[in-house]
Amino acid sequence: MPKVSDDYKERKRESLLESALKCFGEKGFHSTTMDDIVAYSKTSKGLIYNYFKSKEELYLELMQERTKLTFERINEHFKNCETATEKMRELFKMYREITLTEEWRHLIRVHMEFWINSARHENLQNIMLDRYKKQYLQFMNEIIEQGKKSGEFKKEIQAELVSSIFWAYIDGICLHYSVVEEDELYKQQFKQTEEMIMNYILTK
Amino acid sequence: MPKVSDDYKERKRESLLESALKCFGEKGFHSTTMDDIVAYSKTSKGLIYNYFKSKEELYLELMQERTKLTFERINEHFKNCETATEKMRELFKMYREITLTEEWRHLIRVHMEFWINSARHENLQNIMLDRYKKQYLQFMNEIIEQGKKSGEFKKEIQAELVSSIFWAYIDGICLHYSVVEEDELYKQQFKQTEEMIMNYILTK
Amino acid sequence: MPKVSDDYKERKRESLLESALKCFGEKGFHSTTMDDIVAYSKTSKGLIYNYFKSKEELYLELMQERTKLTFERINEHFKNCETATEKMRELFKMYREITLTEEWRHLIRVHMEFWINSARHENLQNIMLDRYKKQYLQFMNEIIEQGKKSGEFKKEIQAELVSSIFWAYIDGICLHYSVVEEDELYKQQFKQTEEMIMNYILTK
Amino acid sequence: MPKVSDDYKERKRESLLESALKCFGEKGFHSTTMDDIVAYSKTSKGLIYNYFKSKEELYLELMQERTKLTFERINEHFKNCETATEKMRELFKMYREITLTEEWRHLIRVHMEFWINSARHENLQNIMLDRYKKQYLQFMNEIIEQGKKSGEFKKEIQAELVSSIFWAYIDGICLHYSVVEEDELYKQQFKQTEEMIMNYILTK
DNA sequence: GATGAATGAGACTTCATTCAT
DNA sequence: CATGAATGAAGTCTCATTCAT
Repeated sequence: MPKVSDDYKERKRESLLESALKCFGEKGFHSTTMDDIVAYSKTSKGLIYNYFKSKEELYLELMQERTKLTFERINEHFKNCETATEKMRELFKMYREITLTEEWRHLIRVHMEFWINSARHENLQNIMLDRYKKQYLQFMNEIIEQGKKSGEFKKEIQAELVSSIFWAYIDGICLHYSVVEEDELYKQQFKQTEEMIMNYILTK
Repeated sequence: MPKVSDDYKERKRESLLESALKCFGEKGFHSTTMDDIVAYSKTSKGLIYNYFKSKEELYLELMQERTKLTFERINEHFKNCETATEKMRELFKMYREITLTEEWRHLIRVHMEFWINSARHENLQNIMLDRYKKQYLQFMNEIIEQGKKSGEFKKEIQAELVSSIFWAYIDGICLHYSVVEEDELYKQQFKQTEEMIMNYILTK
Repeated sequence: MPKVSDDYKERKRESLLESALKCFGEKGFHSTTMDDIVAYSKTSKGLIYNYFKSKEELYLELMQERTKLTFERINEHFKNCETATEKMRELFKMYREITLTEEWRHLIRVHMEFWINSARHENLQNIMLDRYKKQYLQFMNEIIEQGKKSGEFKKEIQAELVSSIFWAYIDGICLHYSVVEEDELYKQQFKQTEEMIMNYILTK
Repeated sequence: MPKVSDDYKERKRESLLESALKCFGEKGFHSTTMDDIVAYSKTSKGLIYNYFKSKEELYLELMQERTKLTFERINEHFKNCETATEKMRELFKMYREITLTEEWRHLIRVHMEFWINSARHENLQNIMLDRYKKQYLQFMNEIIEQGKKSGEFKKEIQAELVSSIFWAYIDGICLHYSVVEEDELYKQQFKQTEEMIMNYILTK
């Protein structure tokens, strides 16, 4: 666990995680070797084991970091959002405005791969489900409930259902466009998804 | 004599593919060893190489087989469907009625994993994209166009956009429920997705 | 051992040996698989084991056959040779007139490879040395002795020494030109070797 | 620290090459396994791949090393030789005085085997031919030309022809005595070869 | 702390040989 | 007899992890 007391160590750790992400993005978790990460991060094989006790753990910590960053980024964007509607619109906007770079595609694949891998290891699965429910779903739930309370959203919608629909669509679209390279279609699809969902939840 | 009927060989091949699917489903492609497949299929290590020249090729042929089966199954269900609306409804019904067994989850993971892996190997990516566009998108396109022609669906909708939305949502939902074990939510989510999409395309 | 009684079997055996020779020539003994030979001879894997009980044995029998053929060929050429000098000259002529085809190079390599391999297996080594001494050396010895007796060759030369020099030079040159593709140099070298050796043994 | 001196690594490399040579000598290239080499060199299976990226490459580098050593040894012997005649005599002496140990026989077989194997792989063949022509032939050519210039050797002899004859005879004799265990005959044969060749080139 | 040489289990693949048909 | 599917031992090579310096 990062000790902020030692700034140097923390920066080293970040740098290792970043290198790992880069490598996993390019070759996938299994095909990435510790040597790849070492080469990319310009450190030594031994050092990496001072920070993470195994490749598995490095993977897990990386993904935890990424989730944290995702929400930090979202919250950053939410600074000027008050209403639930504003938040929803801003969220869609964030995704809609993504440019489909090779780097982005790599990132998505790492996430998706992790999601699938996690399903195969009981301990990982629990971590993942917990994260999904406590963070992703919960996050969206709160927005929905806020919207329901304020009268922006229909009273009769089930927050949980909408939340899970939201993330499923997001992931479905990202999954597709992590392979398909069609920027324009991606944007239209997101626009359409936004309309469908907003239409479904807004009180007229 | 071991000069054996084509039928016998075909059945052997199927059995190997099935074993591979089982193993890939349980442990993922990379973590599955040829020994796993051999053990599962109760043959010998050498034999598998009489049928497939590498683990890679086995993987590819397996996925090709699965795609073929998917469409065979869909077409089977479509036997009594005339109108585009019937077809769309039937398609949703097929997915909606799936029971989320462990086996199904394995299957989905294999598909998703393949989709992601394929993105990392140029030759596989071409095969995948081709399959996606020529089969999945094309298949849906035809239904949409039929519906537009017959007046069932709105004239102004873009077939291609709807098709890609359709498959993205399907994949997104399947991806989620290949990890999340909540049958009820899955069904509701599918119902809702059906409404949204049908609402979007139906005239009136 | 070939039973001439069954002509068919004998021809089959020859065909297998020939195929083996072809394959060994192209890829070398170790890199040639039984499948290669089977493919080349258009028979079946099982059949080959009816004729030779192992790859080793096939190899050995092939080389035995080749030695036999070599001497048959030499004797064929010797039909009209009476004197020792004529025989020596004819022998040199045979080698000198060889055209350095790819096929010839293959053949030489097989022989050389066998010679080296044999040194590494006691039983083979005995067979090889026996063959070398009883056939190659003995053959040359007899010519030399004939020449000495008839006064063609110097009385003081040691037949055994000349014989072993003769075959060493032959093998050395063949070895080189099984790799080096220079027809002209080969011929000159043989001419020169002939002169040196004849000069050494002829009585003026 | 295992960050180790270049010298250490070089010695390790030499030791691996030496082990490989020993094993190739005993069993031949194809029959030698990496495990054999590892066992002989008392290291671990993985380590060898830190130094050579494949068995093939190890082989090639070994042979390159050996050629280098051969010429270093020859040049060592040449320190006190001025005239072309002295050099030729010294060269013959070197070969003549070799004692036909089992080790020497192994060494020769490795060289001969490599020569033959190389003929079967285009890239190796080019390396071999280049080495043969640029080093072996060239080396001898220079001596001959020196001798012609100084008047020791006949003006009319073709340096290239003599050179290739020289090496062919050397190789032929070595090849034979890598199998035939007759020290005495070997020496006589070399003596005789020396006389023949010197007789051929010396200006009386 | 940092380094990277060393380890060795285990992966994929090949192939001589067998044997049921 | 002939066939070629089946076998499995054994080969090459990889790579996460350790540890002496």
